[in-house]
Parts: sequence; structure tokens; C-alpha cells
Amino acid sequence: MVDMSANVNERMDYCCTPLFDGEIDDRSATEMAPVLSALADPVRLRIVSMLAAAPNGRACGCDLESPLGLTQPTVSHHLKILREAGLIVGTKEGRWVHYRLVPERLEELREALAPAMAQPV
Amino acid sequence: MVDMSANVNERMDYCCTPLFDGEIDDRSATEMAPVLSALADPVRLRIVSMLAAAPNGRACGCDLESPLGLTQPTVSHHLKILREAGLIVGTKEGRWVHYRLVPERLEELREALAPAMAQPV
DNA sequence: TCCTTTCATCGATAACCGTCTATGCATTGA
DNA sequence: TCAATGCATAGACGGTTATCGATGAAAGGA
Repeated sequence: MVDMSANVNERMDYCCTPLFDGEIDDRSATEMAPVLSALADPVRLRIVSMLAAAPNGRACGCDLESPLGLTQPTVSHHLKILREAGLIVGTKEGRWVHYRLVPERLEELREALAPAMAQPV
Repeated sequence: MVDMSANVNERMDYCCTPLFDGEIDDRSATEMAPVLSALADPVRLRIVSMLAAAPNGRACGCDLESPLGLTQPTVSHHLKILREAGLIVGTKEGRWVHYRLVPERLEELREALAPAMAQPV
């Protein structure tokens, strides 16, 4: 916390009341940013959407390549980013790796966004 | 929609049931991604958080520089990105530009994320 | 009129990101 | 044992991004 003290309106050449400094959210900002980065790509949003719509909530990488129109290494790259962000998990089964969403991770994101929507007035 | 037809388990060397293709979300994916990109940065998350916590829900750019520890052009750059994503608006008042959040924009984001959290099972 | 303050833009630089081809490893079926 | 398939990694490339210092415009006070 920083001092909210005193000098409000003391100097008229000062713009406005000082802010609650951003420290409130500093740690959580650096935690949230990578998760948002992982989602901030059209390809990865489509992957998430495809996993959500997939018959058993699961799909192997090979099923994603053709609808996405990308090569296998590129899809693998995006899956890795989503995996490292904790948004999906992959379990190896035989020759394949089945990926599924981790909805809790998305829920965390939604909740972290909520406070910013409480109109401050 | 694509054919969910027939050949499930017909060929055992094929991985799994075909997906609903991603088209469902293709357009909205390219619409969402830029908004998520705008949020996917620790500095900009802090700006959003600071605006949400600011006394009148508003702040001018000059109040952000010092708590963020960044130069004025850099802060201006981030504000522009948030502005272009529709997440904040700035109104010029005298010498200052007062920025405030557009909570509806965040709400849209939350809602767009919701479908992916419905466990498909 | 001149100086100060707030803000945006420009140009440069260094880092990062998405995509590809090439390659190697593990698993499976012949 | 060999060939084919699914997947991950490495390396290269072109484009984007975050940051800075310098500069200029608009507004207001002295």
C-alpha cells in the first residue's frame, strides 16, 4: 500500500486523486499473463474449442492437424504452449497422446477477471 | 459441420473418433485473440487493475507511469493497445486524458470463455 | 508571450513468436 | 526385423512486440 494522503486538490496543476497503487495485483498479474498469452492466439483458441466439442472431450494431435490446416510440428508446438499453461493435459496411450481440457484453469481465469468488472463508480 | 459418420473403430490403426471440426469457433477465435493479446501482458493487466481500483474508476496516464516504473511513451503505448482492444476508453479533459475501463468488454470475454468450460464428458 | 505539463508519435533495438523443414524416438503391425 | 505412424525437438526464417530517447502538439498558468 502507498500513501493516499494529504495533497488531494492541494495543487491544482495536479491531475487527480492518486491511485491505489497497482501492487494489489502485481503478483497475480505476472501469474495471469502467461495463461492469457497461451490463449491469445487464434489457432490455440480453436484447439481449445475443438477439445471442448470433441466427442469424449479428448482428441489426439493427429486429429487436429488437418482441420487446422497446419503441419504436425506446428500443432505440436501449440499443444505444448497450452500444456505448459496448464490449460490442457495429454496422456500417452499407445501410439497416441490424448489431449483434454482442464476447465478449472479457465475457471480460474474467469474469476481473476471478475474483480475488474465490478464498476467502481 | 463435418461428417461424424461411420468409421469409428473400423480401422484399429486410426486413433479415435473424428472431431467436430473447429469451424464452430473460427470467426470468433480471430475476434477474441486480439482482445486476449491486449490483456496478455503483466503491465496491461496492472493498468486494468489500477483503473478498476482507482477512486472514481478513472485515471490519467501521468498517474500510471510512476507506479508502473515505466517511461511515459511506454505507458502511452500500452494504453493505446488497451484502447484499440476496446478494453478502456480515454476522454480528454483539459490537459489530461482520463482513462476508464469498459467492463462490458471484459464481460464479453468471460462469456466467450464459458462454453469451453462445460465439461464434455 | 513564454514556460511547463500531459500526451502521442517516430525511429531504433533487442527479444519473442508462429511457421516451416528436417530429424529422431517410441510404438505398433506385417 | 522392417516399415509405417504419431509425436517431440532442433534450427531457420520472417514478422511482431516491448522498451527506450527524442521530438512535437495541445493546453494552461505566470
